[in-house]
Amino acid sequence: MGNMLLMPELALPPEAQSLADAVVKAVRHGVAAGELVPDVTYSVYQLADLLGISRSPVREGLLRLEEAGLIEIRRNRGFRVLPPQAHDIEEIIGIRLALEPPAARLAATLGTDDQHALIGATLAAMAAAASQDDENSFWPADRSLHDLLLRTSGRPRTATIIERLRTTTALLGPPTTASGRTLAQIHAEHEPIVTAVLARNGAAAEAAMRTHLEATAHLLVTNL
Amino acid sequence: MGNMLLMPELALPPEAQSLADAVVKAVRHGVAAGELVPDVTYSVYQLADLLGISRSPVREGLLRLEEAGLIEIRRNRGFRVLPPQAHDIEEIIGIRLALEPPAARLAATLGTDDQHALIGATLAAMAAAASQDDENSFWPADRSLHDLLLRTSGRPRTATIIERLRTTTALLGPPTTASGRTLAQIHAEHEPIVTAVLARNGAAAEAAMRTHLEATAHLLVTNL
DNA sequence: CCGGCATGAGTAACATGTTACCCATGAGCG
DNA sequence: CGCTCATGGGTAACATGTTACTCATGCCGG
Repeated sequence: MGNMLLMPELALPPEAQSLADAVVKAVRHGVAAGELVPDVTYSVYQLADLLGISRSPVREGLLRLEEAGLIEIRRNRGFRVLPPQAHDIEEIIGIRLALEPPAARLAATLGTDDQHALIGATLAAMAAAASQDDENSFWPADRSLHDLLLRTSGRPRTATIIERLRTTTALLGPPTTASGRTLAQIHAEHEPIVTAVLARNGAAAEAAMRTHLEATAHLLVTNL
Repeated sequence: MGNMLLMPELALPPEAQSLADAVVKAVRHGVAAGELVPDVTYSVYQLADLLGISRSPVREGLLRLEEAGLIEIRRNRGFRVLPPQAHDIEEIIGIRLALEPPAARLAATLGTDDQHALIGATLAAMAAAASQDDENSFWPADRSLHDLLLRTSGRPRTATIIERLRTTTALLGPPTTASGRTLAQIHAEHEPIVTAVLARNGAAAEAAMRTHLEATAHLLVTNL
């Protein structure tokens, strides 16, 4: 039980506002970096020791991760990482295709001018990050843009759902440039969406969002 | 802070398999029964005392409820109940309409015979409960049926999402018979869905599910 | 050689102790 | 009379102690 030989440098991201939050990020990073591998049983004790904090926030973070489907907690045994399967990716894309295009339509028709301005600004931020090939700025902006569109459509719960699903797909390793698109190309896919939204053209916004997601789906599936 | 005058009998449901789980159920029941009201700040200490357990499972349960959007936790202040708004109901129905009909189609086309048999059995359970006007059996069966259809479609994540959303709407008080439909009527709405699924007729299953959800939506909205 | 069973290590779940924080209150000053 | 700010109560968040469970291991009888 619990060989625990490796499991190198797991660090606490200092930007988290609670330790439980930090644990979530640390574990996600650890999985993405291959430091935490599937089929090995870890324990709350180990992780707490490793991170230099107590078991309470570790447990809280793990419970959240379990709900997100990233890990499985086995009573009195420990927890294991459950890597997302190809099948999961397809399901997630399916959900996003069902929810985001209609929301884009609503964002176009019933968003306020202020909200539209914010959406435009976020697209500009994506453009700036893309021009500098700065992934650290680009992906958060991408995420914000989708989130903003969802919230502008008056659907906060949908936004939360999508945000959570995105978290899962992000574990496969960010859909980096290696996936086949440059940052500039991805930015270009978003532009028609935003243009349609700002023009309050609901149908066009919905179609553009669908096109974008389908392109993403194609990449994720082939790139698995 | 925390007048705490009333707040009568909150009991721990014994059928929960962890105390944190029991807390979730107790709070939901308390809200539905009007024992926990919005705009009053409660604390983990109070609730733990009241339930006769320690603060740890209470905290865990509250964190889950916060994630579900039922309560708001204010750091170092306590938590308040956030009752679902009419607007939330509309959003939830919208999500279900986007996700469940396509899933019903898939359940029809690619479910195994075993899965279909289970679905049929669940519908029979609904029928039995309806004939005896037994809400305590009926609603769980209704829930199971929707869940089974989702899982049969090969979409466990979608099933989890819907299950969680249903939990939220259930807080308004179960859509009781008072909502305008008898249990028999609700059962009757499900029958064409199951019939289509068992016949492996995807299009019909999708349409039937859509019809059912639209009827539900109409009731929930007018009955608010 | 094999299958039931005691045993013990390791753990999640729960209980309790501690800390640092937020904010309402009200006294003191302008 | 209004404004600032010290103060203290109450809290979430975190740390640590305790309990009861799960399961692998190995002994023993068949």
